[in-house]
Amino acid sequence: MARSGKAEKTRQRIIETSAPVFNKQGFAGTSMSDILKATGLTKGGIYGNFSGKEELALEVFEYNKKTLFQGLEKHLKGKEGSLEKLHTFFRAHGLVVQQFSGGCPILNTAIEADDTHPELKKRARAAVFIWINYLKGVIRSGMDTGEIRDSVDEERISRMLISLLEGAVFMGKLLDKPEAYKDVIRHIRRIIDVELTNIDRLKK
Amino acid sequence: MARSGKAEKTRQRIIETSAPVFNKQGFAGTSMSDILKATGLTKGGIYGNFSGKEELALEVFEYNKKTLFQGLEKHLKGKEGSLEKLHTFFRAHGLVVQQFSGGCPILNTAIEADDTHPELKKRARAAVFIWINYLKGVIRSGMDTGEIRDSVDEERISRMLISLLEGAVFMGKLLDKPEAYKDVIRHIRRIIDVELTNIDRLKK
DNA sequence: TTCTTTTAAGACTGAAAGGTATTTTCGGGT
DNA sequence: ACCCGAAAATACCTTTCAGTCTTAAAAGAA
Repeated sequence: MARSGKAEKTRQRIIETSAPVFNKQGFAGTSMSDILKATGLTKGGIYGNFSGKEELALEVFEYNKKTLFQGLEKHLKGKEGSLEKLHTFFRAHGLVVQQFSGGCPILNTAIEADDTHPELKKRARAAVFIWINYLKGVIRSGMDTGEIRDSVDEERISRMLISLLEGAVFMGKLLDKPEAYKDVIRHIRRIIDVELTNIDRLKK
Repeated sequence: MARSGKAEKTRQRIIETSAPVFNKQGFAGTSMSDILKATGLTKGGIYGNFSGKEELALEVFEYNKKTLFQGLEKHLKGKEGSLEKLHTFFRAHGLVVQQFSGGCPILNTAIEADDTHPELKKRARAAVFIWINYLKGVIRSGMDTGEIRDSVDEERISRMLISLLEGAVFMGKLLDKPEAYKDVIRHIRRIIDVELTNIDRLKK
């Protein structure tokens, strides 16, 4: 058997070119003929590599998620302190999401899938939990090193920061006003500096 | 001519029963046969009262918006001070949105329509501007009476509060955790109390 | 080169989409 | 009771939907 890996390359190409289409138009709003147009392939090419729209959409979500996460990781790499990691996370998110035509795929997917597509909702949720848990971890280790106050509730604050972040993305896109986004991010920075940062440590 | 007003009643019934369907499934995700099922009517009943899906969806958006706004106004009615109005607004929003199956229609519409439906996006945007302008007005008159500090940038802070609010709605729904929502609302309250409230005034 | 297997093209399917045109039913006015 | 106009039912239309099946073209192995 050939196992040439050619199909695998095509499969990947399909995912990559479909990704922005799904992210802009949503699952229900994207037809397979949209995908044919975007990829330049025909039915045989698509259905030879995917069982159908469902499978493709899920793969596309995973791809978008991976791209987003890897983008964040790239920015985070090498960062040492907890506070630095937090600041980097929120700066990086904006930079990375900008690369997506159609805005943050986690937000888009979550809103559309919420009452219509349990599997996609589950995955969007899982992605958000990864972020929350990441932030929680960073905050905890910051508490260990003394960078971050012991008094903070890392679960609550992590959830809230993500919530602020996605609110910022929403507002920035809707109003087409980068300031709408930036103001919220600035607010997040202030929360980190004012409410998380251990003052004793700063003074030393 | 009969002018019986019967059609008008039917039209209204169609809008009301379609509203939750569109809010949950979105514009692209809702088919006319979904509407037939929900209303119990047949094509004749629908197309006799609406030119098509497009018109119906727009009317439904206006209806949802009206319901949401009137709900807020009801809570706001009789409230006097600026700070009280602000607090009421954010408390009321949660209560009113809870009544919508499918979550905040402004958020849902904005996200879906953003890259697909200019007219709906325009309207979602306009609705958000109404909120922002309302908050701005309240803050300004609070500055006049001395309730609110003169130093605040009412445009910026209004935009940000709405952004926080919608982020809270998003998070609450995605995680099915009311606390996720409540934490952000509590944070909004604190911003109002700590950053907007005029301290001089408080001390007197 | 030839043969085989993989991969994509393209014709085709049945169902569902949105919408129209015609017919039937209903309800008020005489 | 009858009629007429308004409103809803229903039969029908075209297009598009997701998906299948068969055929042709590539690619790899011999």
